[in-house]
Amino acid sequence: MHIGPDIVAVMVGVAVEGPYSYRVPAGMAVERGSIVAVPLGPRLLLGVVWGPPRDNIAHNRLRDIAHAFDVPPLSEELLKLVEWVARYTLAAPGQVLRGVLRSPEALDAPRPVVAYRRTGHEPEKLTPARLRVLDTLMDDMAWPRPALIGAAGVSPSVIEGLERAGAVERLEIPAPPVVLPPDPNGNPARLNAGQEEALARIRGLTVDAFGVALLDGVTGGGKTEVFFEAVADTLRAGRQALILLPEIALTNTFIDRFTRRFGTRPAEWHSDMTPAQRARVWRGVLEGTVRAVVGARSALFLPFRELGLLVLDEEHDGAYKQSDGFTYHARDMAIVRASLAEARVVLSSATPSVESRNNANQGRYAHVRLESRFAEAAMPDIAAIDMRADGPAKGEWIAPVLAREVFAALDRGEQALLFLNRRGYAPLTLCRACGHQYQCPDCSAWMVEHRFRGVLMCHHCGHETRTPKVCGECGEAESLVAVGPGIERVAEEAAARFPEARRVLLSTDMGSHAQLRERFAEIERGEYDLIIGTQLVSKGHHFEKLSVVGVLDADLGLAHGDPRAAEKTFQILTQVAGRAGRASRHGKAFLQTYHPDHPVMKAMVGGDREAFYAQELLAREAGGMPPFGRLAALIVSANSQQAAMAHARILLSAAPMADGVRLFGPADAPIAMIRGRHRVRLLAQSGRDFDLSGYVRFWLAGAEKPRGDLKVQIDIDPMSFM
DNA sequence: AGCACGCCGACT
DNA sequence: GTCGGCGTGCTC
Repeated sequence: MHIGPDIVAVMVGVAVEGPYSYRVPAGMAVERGSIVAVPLGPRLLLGVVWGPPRDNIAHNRLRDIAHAFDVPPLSEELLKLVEWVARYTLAAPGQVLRGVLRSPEALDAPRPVVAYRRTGHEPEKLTPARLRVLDTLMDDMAWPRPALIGAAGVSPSVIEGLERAGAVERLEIPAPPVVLPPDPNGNPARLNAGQEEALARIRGLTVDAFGVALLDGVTGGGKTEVFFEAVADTLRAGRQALILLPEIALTNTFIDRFTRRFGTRPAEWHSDMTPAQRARVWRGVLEGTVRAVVGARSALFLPFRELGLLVLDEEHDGAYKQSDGFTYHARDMAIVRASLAEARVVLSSATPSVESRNNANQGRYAHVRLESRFAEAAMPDIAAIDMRADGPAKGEWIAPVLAREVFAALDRGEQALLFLNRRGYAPLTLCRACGHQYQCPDCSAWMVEHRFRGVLMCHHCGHETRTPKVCGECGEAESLVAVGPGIERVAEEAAARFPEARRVLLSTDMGSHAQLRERFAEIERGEYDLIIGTQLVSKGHHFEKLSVVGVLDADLGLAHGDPRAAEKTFQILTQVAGRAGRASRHGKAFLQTYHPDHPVMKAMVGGDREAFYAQELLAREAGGMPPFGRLAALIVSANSQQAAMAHARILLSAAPMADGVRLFGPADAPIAMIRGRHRVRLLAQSGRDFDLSGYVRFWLAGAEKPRGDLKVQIDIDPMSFM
């Protein structure tokens, strides 16, 4: 297909406002969606043909498309997604397109595989190594070089010797697909009645039409088996499936489960992959040889052409909202993509986001509850420990009640978990002599002591100094004290209290992904009795022998004036407590709190999540907060607080009047300085049915542009107020 | 995103 | 007097 006459609009992968026009040279055929290389200034860049030219650029300025790649065009649905996301998040479309064209290597012709085959000639010299090679090749098949080396147990030079002797011949065979097609009929799990019913409801969404199901059920209730069957349906219908996970790097177990169900590994997409691996997956997705992908957030922008199902596992997880050059929420954009692709979405969670619960309540999503027969076993008994009355002695962090329960679990030969969502040894270092508090020079944050590494560290910018011996302010020796607990300090206390227990400390500071994976494997094999960890331990792993969980500071997430504080706290407490709910053990979880009467704590202790959602929805509605209202944040930053504040005031005064929009600020952001940049925040709030993104777009278009070191970041639907 | 063009401080 | 600092603006 050829769009005539011979000028087309090409979206280039740079942050420009819109597509540029290019000439299509004679003999080149392109259509909307074609991936091309175009000259821009002195460089050659990747771009995508967007359609007929939009602007009227002088013909003598037009340049030729340099090259059209021999791959299928991007789907109409994906092009529309790029435009939609750019418009909504106020990013340049070219910048969003960069998220699609993430694997330039994928566009090169795939490299053929070098293989060897027997010729039938006997070599003059027949060494044992040569014999092993020829034995391996007895089947007269062409063996890929690495496979042959492995199977025969020889070095490459043996094969080269045989080639020179004419005993084997070298061939080039096309590269095999990056993964084998998953078999929808592989090994389906036997579903229980509740799972069958849940699956039936998901199947009730029309295939080939947009629809969203919220799969809402306790951890361990079997949600994965249910959405795997929805994936199987999609594959049978000849469409592609995408499963998004929040933190794929640490989830071997998920890949293993997929492999068992579908008889082959899924294609993966995440940041730990090499460019070559990415290229093969990206191209396979575009060409349709890859039918199912398990990936992180950015997999949302893979070039599927037949996408039929998107699954978001742990849909409530904050990792879905991040900045990959532009700031987007993968859950919300997944729903946009599905509606453009006429595909189905399954949102899966034990603790759904308040947004998704509301959409389910309103009937916009099918609310598929998975009430497991084992539901009671799946959540432990939860008790609050009132820190005001039953707290630990000064300088300790583990309350006596909790310590007794940990001892009891260890006595029974079971595992216990101590959870504190705070890295390092102590969040604050203070001089007793002069009162000096160690602060990051570039951020408005305390320096966190990491005692094992002997450093003070800023968690916002990574700034580090050796832990001082004398006060840097007054010079007093032996006067510095660690204030408050971090996970390392808890580990220290645990070592003193439970010296017999085999202990392991887990936080992102404790090693590489590979090392952490190894720790988790050791825990699952039962090599530790006492696990001490941060948020890391709350995600996706199940520890068979774990029966007691202690949350040392259940209030931690409630501290900030964040609109989602209660929701986030409820989610993490439920997840952590749920670690103790496995198998037939009498799991118990303890929440150390100064606010045992807080609605979140009451809902946890009462096991009444419905009460939590009901109360939280009421509170959000009363405050006009999402999902009943919309928010957009503008963070103005500069090297000086005055400059940031002055520009924020200019922006505020340029804000158009609009019914139903309320503006707040400017005010210093909760973290007023990061990396030496002062941050001032403006907040816009509107009703649910107002196009707040459009309002901000209009606002900024008419406002003074930031110059010099000023920068304005826009966050539509902010998830936190940092 | 790069890269070139432009106007103000320390040097052969 | 120049070399170069990076702030600003352009690329079909």
